[in-house]
Amino acid sequence: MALTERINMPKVEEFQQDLISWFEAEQRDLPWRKDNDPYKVWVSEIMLQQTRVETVIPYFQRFLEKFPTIESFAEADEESILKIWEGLGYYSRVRNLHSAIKEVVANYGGKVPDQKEEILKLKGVGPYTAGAVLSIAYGIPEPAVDGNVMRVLSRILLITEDIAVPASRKTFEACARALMFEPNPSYFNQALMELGALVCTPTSPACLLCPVQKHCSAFEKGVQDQLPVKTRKKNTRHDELVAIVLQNEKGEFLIRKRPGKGLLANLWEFPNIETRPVLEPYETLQDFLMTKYSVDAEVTPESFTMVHHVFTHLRWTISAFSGKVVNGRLEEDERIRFVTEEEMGELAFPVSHQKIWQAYKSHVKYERENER
DNA sequence: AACTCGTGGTT
DNA sequence: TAACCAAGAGT
Repeated sequence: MALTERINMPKVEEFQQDLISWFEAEQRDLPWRKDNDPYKVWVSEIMLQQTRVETVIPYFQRFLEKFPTIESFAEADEESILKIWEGLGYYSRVRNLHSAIKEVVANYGGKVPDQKEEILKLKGVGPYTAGAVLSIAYGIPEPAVDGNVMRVLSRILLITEDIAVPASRKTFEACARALMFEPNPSYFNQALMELGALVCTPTSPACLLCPVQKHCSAFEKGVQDQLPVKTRKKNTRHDELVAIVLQNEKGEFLIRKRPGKGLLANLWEFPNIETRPVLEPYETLQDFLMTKYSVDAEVTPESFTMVHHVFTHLRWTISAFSGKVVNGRLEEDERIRFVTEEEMGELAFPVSHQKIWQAYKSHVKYERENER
């Protein structure tokens, strides 16, 4: 076939044997490897998207304690699914997962589809996740090409296609298919990823410890450090914000829910505004609170903290102020509320606003100790 | 195809 | 420190 003509293929059977044997001996003991229940495999794969294993472990365990069955998660409300995802990032993952799980319960009798075309229709399930679930949960020989696999295969097969270009994933899928270990697709896919995570790492790969070293074209030529080829860089935006931790007469705090689409969708936050390029139409936080929420407030002249928060594609600098309501006429609704600290604990906040809250708490504590 | 979408750890 | 990276998908 064309593939084997262009690419220097290793001896497939020997390669598979070396790879699978290594995986059986060296694989990590991870919570989602205790069984191959499709629901658990699915949840773990979504959590692991662009996220480190060590970060995911506690989230995965908490998730399954709270939602042990596919039905229990399907019945959950959005507030609680965001709360369990709080701090994990990429929050649309959990909203898509929730939507997809409800779909499975409603239309597939609670059984995760084992057909590629069907599972790919589900929200949040792309080519990687489809391959991972099909192979790990059902033993179907479908490739699961993630960043690890592209890196590993680019080295073993000396593929110089730019992995930052979406279209090149097809090449790697074809290669993974050509190398697929039919008796155990689950172990084959997981072994490639595990190899990428433990041995064939992005920088300074441990080639001397590699179980498939003798099959690796990059190692043979000594070019493993130059692969994979990955171009694209990011352009980061910088936003400056001012935020307000505002208490009413009862000591409750004003919070609002972010819009249902876009960055940090539907998470709660302290009211805030951008200060650039202009601070209009509100000159101050006091005017902002009055104009937007009809709240008459007294805001401290100095901010109590400056929070820096870095996202993948943008950066926030937040000056946080505190204040008290003088005359509240605010009408609360679904997206704007006064809540106690205890009630806040039930809601999901982005990490940037958790930083503000922590700073506020220590600020208040410091003020209190200073009075004595 | 390029851009958006989080967070924490490494280099 | 800034850039890069980690079991990607939606638009």
